Amino acid sequence: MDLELLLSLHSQKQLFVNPKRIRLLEQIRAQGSISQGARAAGISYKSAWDAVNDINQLADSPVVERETGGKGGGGAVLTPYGERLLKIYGLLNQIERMAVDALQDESTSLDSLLSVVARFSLQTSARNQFFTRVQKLEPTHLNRKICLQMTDGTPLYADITERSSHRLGLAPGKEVLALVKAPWVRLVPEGTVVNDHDNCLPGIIAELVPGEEFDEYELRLDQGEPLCALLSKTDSRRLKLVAGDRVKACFAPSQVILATLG
Amino acid sequence: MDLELLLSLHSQKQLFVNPKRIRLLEQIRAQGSISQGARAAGISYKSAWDAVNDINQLADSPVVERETGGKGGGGAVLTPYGERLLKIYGLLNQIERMAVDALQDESTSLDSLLSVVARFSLQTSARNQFFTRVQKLEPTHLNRKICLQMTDGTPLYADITERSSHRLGLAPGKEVLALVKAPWVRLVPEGTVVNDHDNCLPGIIAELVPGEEFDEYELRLDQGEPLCALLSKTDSRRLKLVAGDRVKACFAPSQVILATLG
DNA sequence: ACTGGTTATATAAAAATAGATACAACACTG
DNA sequence: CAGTGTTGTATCTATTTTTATATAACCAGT
Repeated sequence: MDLELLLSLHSQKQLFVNPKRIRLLEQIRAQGSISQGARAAGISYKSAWDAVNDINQLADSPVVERETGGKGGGGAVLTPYGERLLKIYGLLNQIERMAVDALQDESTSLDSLLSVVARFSLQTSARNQFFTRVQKLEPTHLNRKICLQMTDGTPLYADITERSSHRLGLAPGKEVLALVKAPWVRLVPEGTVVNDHDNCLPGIIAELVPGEEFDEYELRLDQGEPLCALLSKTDSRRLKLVAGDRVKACFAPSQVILATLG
Repeated sequence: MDLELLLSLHSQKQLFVNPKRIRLLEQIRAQGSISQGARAAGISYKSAWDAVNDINQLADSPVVERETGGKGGGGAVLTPYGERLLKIYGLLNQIERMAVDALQDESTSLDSLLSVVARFSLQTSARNQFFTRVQKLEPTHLNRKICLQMTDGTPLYADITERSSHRLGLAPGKEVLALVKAPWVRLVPEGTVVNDHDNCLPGIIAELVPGEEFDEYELRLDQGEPLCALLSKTDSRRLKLVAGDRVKACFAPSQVILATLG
């Protein structure tokens, strides 16, 4: 649909910057004066001057430094604060652009801000990522065992340092993205008894992609979500698994990385 | 400075939605008609009707369904597409707020979009995160060894599946965030010979925080960046390290998680 | 002292935007 | 079949924003 986005920043119910003013500021930086900047930006001198005046008055530190008289009649230059403003505006534009692009994709679910941001911003190499909510924090002195709840209620455990837990602001009910690297997932046949403080998610093998050193297993967990495991050739051969087999996917809580919104 | 951000979306050089129109759409949804929605939003019927017409014509699928005559004289309701539009706009607003907050913080470096997004969006429980650039990809069939370059040039290796590498669009020169959990970092005295395909970063112990089961070590790497390691009590005792000692911090490439911009 | 190109300010004209009002067409209801 | 509260148009007016134009103050350089 080819959307163009225009960002306006307001302060105290008054226009601070919009794309037009940003263009003006850029031209002022390039030309060294308001009058020539206005001409280059294609607006009248009065509008330009009014705009610069408004901006300087609204900002808590002036954005353009003006001089009357002198060599060449005077001039105007951006302050470092003004330079930063331009940079920030550019970055905001890029961020919004990414967000708009991601959101225009019909397939993006809009349920939670976390899921959207996870989709549009940072992509991680961790193949498995689960949307969860914190259920309980079990404190120990320097380490914490976090009990998470997956969308269908299945529990998932993560070992996080106390400091990280605090830094992320973890508290019961908070939305958390749990990341697990595929090579750290082990597969065991259904019914096997496993180390009981590991995470164990039952599922069925959907696809098996053999490789040179590793075999890649695509599971469909009972709860519906997909999971990817990477087994070494020797482990893989020993298990003799084929597509359609039921298995349990196990990984240590210490291998889980949590991500939340800043 | 208390900035308010107003987002307008344009299409084909024409206004598509802005905050005013969004408010109108919300009121139309609430009231069930354009006329009452206009009154509730505090704008004239003509402006409202014009706005709705523009929006419907610009969007590639109608946003409000209108009916003339009938029970109650007719009415207007949002289409599912319209509902989605409102939701998207709401999410964009939330993203904006986070971005503006992050960018207003003087301490945020504005060098790269990656660093900004990493700061404002997803916070991970991985204590160690390094900004790097991809230097080389060493392909194997299903696994890839990625050679990264830290800001000062120090190499860093990561093991990533071929598919993840492709998904992240890794290529030489690309900016990448490398995440490493503190419990997976081992410390060895300087001079010790280590497994040569592990990552080994030399540094100095800045702080030691003892805990019940684990001791937390804060290092300052020679290249300047901080690093956090979490050693079990037994390992910690065996090493007899104190603040000020020089050590090497080692971790397996397979323990590195990479993150890039979507 | 004069010049040049600028900032700073005021005022009037023009243009774009929003509002007020009026009214035909519509289709369901009682 | 008239009543009702809409949508859909048209026209005119009011408001706001932008442009155009004019002019005073400024000050280094000539």
